[in-house]
Amino acid sequence: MIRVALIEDDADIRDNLMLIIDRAEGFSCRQAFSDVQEAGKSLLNDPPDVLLMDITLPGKMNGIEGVEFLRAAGATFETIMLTVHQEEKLVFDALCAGACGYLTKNTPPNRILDALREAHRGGAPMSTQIARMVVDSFKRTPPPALSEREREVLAELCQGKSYKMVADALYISQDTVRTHIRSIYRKLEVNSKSEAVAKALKERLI
Amino acid sequence: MIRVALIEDDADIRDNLMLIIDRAEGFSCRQAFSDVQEAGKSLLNDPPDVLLMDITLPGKMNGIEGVEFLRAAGATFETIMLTVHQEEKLVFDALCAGACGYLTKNTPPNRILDALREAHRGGAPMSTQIARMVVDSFKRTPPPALSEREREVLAELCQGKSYKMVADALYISQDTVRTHIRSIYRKLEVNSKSEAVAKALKERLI
DNA sequence: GTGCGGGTCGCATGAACATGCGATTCGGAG
DNA sequence: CTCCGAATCGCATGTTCATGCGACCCGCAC
Repeated sequence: MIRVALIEDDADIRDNLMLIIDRAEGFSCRQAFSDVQEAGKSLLNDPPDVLLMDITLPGKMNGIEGVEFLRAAGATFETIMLTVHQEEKLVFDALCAGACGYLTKNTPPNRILDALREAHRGGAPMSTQIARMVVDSFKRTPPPALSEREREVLAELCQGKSYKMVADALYISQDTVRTHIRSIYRKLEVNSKSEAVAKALKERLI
Repeated sequence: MIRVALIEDDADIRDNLMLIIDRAEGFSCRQAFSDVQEAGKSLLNDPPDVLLMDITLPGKMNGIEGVEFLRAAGATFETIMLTVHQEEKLVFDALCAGACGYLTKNTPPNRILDALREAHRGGAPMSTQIARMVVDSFKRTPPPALSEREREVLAELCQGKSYKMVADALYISQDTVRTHIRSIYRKLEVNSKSEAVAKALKERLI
């Protein structure tokens, strides 16, 4: 039996979802709230297995802040965001905050039940466009023509190392490190260590 | 009709997959290879809709290098990795290289067909554990207690800016930037700009 | 009201870094 | 063969940064 809780401000949608889930085989849904504050204590005292939460909520906390808050307060249940929004930023913010799944509101009821099951057994349910968005965020841009050695040096820099530490790690002199870094700066079109590190990490060049 | 190609070195598995896919309603599978070199020309001349590729391949290129190579050569079809390996590093390397999906070899035939359909309509098919791995990689660690202003400064540093540029951007003096950065270093337990940037970007503190 | 942390600013010193101009060796492309 | 890029090293100069030691104001908690 998978125990589900809801946080959704639209009473119609909330009641509807509650009914659908509670009547489904293998599910129970006895907790439904319209905002995170109200939900907090109840969810922490009697934690569900999975929480289904809207992203746009009234009150001080939206859904994303909500996940963050609940997790900080010790919640260990899985949270799935359920929303009309498909903007990349919201998706990534939600996942960063700790949501394990992300569904759009046009998801048919049986898909929602599938998602609840999947979240409960440790998966990460999301609609196909969202999944693609997430996967695409990993895609590396065309290799920026750094030489093997330069990539090694850059990787060391991304560990936060100084010239001296890089030199020691690669068994070369600081002057050689300097030379490599010069080339890296030219190729990446930057002119400081932290700028290079920032670019390397953001564009996954390492 | 979804045209599928295979790259898989085990002849039994390859032939078996080819049969399963080619006989399935709505699919054709007429291209199957045992290594990337061999496959390259054929796949570029007569591109399939989806490529299903093993990750451990004989020859110079493994599956991950293979995706990279094919994409660099102009391939635009979707690639799904099919493998026994579930190590995080391989999964992320594959997605970074440009694979859109990732299945483990114990995936039953009908799930493979689902995955092919999903990839074809722009999704990102992967097994549940993999999806969770991917989603978890986004999770932010507990906010390390940086103040609002410190986060702002850190964010500027992550743009690769110098003290002076940060000062200008935030309308404060360089000395104040210095003070904030001092606090940031203390809280993040680092002692250089690039180390702070590296930590901030890796742990998604911004 | 006495702290304490955040935010603002200042100065001074030594270390780390950026950059310019060298050099040698080696392998591969033309 | 000759040129070029990659990799190694050196030196010198000026800039940026790290850090230590101050200061003041504010709001909030105790």
